[in-house]
Amino acid sequence: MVLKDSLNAMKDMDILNGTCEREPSDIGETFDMLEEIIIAEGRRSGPPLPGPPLPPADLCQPPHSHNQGTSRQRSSPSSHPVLVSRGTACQPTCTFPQPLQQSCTSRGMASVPPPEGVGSSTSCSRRSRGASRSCNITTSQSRGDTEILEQILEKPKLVVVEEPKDRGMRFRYECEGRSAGSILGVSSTETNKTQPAIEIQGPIDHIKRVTVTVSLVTKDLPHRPHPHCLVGKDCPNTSGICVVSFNPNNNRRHSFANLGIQCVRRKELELSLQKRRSQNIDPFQTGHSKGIEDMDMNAVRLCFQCEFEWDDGRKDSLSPVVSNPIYDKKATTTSQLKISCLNMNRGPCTGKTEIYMLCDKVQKDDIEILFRRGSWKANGEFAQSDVHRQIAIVFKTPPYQEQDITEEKEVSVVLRRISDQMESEPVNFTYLPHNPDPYEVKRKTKIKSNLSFRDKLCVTAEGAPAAEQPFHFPQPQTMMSPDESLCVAQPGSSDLGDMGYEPMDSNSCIEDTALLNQLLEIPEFREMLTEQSFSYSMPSGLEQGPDASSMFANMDVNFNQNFGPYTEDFSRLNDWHFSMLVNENQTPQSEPQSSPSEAAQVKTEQEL
DNA sequence: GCATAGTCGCC
DNA sequence: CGGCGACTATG
Repeated sequence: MVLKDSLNAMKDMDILNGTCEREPSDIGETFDMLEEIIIAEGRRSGPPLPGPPLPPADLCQPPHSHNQGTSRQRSSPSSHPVLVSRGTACQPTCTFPQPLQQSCTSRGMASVPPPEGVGSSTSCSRRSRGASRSCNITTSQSRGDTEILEQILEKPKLVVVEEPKDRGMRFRYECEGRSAGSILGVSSTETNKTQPAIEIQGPIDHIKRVTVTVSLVTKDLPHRPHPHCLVGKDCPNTSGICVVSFNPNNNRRHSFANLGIQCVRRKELELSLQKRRSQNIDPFQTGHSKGIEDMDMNAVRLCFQCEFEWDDGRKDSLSPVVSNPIYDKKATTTSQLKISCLNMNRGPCTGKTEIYMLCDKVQKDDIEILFRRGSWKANGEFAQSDVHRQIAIVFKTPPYQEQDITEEKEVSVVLRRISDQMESEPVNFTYLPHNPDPYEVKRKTKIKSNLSFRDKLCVTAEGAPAAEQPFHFPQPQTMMSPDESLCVAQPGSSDLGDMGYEPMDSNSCIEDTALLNQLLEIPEFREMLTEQSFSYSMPSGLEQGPDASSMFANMDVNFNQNFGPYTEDFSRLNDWHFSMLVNENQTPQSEPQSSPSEAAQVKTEQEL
């Protein structure tokens, strides 16, 4: 049944008629299945051919499956894997059945009769390969699935039992004058470190010794030799490859304890490839392929070539096996995404709440912010210009799926890289039920009627609570009341708490701040702030400067005219603005923020 | 001006 | 060491 399914799948994917040029990850599983079928077929073939010490596996070697979940849409078209150029010319290196025969030995396999049409086939065009496979599969089915499966199980096989950890390690340059560290295993933890490991599975009774050569190959197909080098234990000086030898009867498994990746500079790329060629390392016989320029320097795979020696001295080898990709931690294109914090984690279900997110380096053209709860999801809204120096994003919350919620709804927010769909760890965001008077228009009208503008400012400047009130950036278009916008962050709610605004401790304070925020929505006022390098603590600025109140008095602006939603373009904010924002959030409330020297410390984005 | 590549040096 | 941030160079 499985075979039939996979056959159908292959038909669907045009593998069988030789027109498949898809991303390999999409078809990896099918290829795996194919591989096994072909191996099974190969085992039926006649006497084994003597293989070279590290036999060139053929170009037609089915790619190993790397179940990465999703394809990487961003990989450049030129790097898209195409196993063999379709059509006319037969590539001399491609000899489909041969390696399979090489992998076979007289031992335990000779009894298997040669398969129809396999042993004699030396054709290597994409098409004939497909045809050949198609034929084999058909006959395989007639023989019965179980028989084949049994034979698959009998065959010695190199399996990656512990994949390398794909992220978290920097590739080191030689100039960094250090060991390149050790690649860990995927299941490695702080307390229990593991290493990448392989295992020789299947019948090994008569195997005296296996020699495994590890080299780096490109992530994408065809897996070409990669210019980066393996360094560490078992990696002979400057060879860039790792060679280990062991008797599988003692231990089928071998862990690679000290394998580091040393990257070469672009200048030395060609040189390094030459070196690899001179070492006869080209596991997939890709030859001197073109397109080295766009080779992905931030991702590699380990490639294991296994040669074994039988009791009688005969040597044999297996097709190369590759690991999952390993990504350079330093490359933003592939690094782990991380949200450091949001400046607020609550907002109205109507959305449009402007939020500042600090995050690890992202690429502005390849990142999205995803809000999710259950089956609902929506994107945070921002433009590329809202991504600040790769480490901060100003965005607006999407409206929640329901607008008539009566209680708070917690959703998760993640950063997602568009190209590979990689996601960060989630942080929480809480949607609040709709507020019938979001702008508190009624309340503000009341305030205005009760107090003159000037009077109110004086109150503010003199009010003790206000002196501790941090500078508050305007939240234009927010649907929250000022109270909410200032008090959203709840202490202890995930890791956002420490970035949020502290709760107010008095109502008068809130009203003062509301006024300030309204002031800050006046462009002229904001300009003044920038030009005069105001202390980030607004009210303290008022206290310090005798000019401050007169400044407000001289502002010839109509409060009501200027009050209202407008679109804030984050790119207009300069670095100083941003630092101000960030440092405000990092400053504990308990510390008085009235000292000018403290204000002066908060200057540059370096502190981000 | 911005992002990436390559280096340097602190903790 | 080794992990990391930050600096300088380059494109």
